[in-house]
Amino acid sequence: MSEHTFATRVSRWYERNARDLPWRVPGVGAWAILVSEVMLQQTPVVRVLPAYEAWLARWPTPAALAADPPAEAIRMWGRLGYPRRAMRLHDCAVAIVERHGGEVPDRLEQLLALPGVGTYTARAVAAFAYGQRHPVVDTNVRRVVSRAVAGEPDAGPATRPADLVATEELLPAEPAEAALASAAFMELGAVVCTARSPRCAVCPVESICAWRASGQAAPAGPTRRPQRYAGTDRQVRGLLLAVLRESSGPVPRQRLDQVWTDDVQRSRALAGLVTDGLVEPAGGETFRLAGDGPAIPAPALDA
DNA sequence: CTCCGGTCAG
DNA sequence: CTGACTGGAG
Repeated sequence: MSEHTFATRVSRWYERNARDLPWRVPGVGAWAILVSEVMLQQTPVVRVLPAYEAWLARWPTPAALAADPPAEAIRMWGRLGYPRRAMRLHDCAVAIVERHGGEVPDRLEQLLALPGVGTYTARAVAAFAYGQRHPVVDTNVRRVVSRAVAGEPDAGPATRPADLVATEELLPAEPAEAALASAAFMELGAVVCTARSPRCAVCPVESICAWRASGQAAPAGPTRRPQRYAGTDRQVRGLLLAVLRESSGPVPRQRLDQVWTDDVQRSRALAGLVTDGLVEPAGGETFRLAGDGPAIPAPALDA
């Protein structure tokens, strides 16, 4: 298969079929791109849209977010899920201000060093915000490349170096064209080459897809190891955080005790939130979101 | 490798 | 009811 043909076909398809998403509007800054990418980690586009708009309206720059306490970021995150991302995005804003004068860095190395920015997000920002030529490999791209090139119906659970190499080989030489192709690969995986029910009939590379050529059936088992939610610490963390999010300032432990009956699990979940930096003890058997309200006053000394 | 939210289509 | 969703970090 010709790499050139593959990227060209998918890019041309993308130009005609791309969803109209706010972070794809020409001229959006690197900060907006970064915010969108972090929100989109493990979260579907349709749920990110409103949160993205609200977030950027309130914090249009890294400096604006860095100036507010983490508690505000956690609240604004709402029910997007994985609230540690809100914490890390706040930490990331602080790091951008401290290390890069408030400007999102454009070098891959510097991006990777930021909190909450990993292999995928760093390359996404470098490519989509700065037009650089990097393989941008998320779960969609892994699946598309795995099918089209290797002929495998499913990719592995995580991005490996080999995935980056395989994807890089499909990219056009011109940086701008490569960035466009990366967005196109992702869109193809999100809309056409989906995990369970691929729409091969409308796929622009159906005729040169190794998986189709192999005649293999659709993937059998789950793409990812099943994750339980009900009854897990994650659910309890979510319940605890919901109470803290809706309160202003410290919350008595007694109120947190009401969200879950199992003392052991509830305590473990709360301790985990503290360890992650999302929650902090506020004295007198109370807890609050990180940095919510005034600093903890030092114990008053008896005169 | 495991943990980490929350929602929704099938 | 399960699987999937533009991953990252310990």
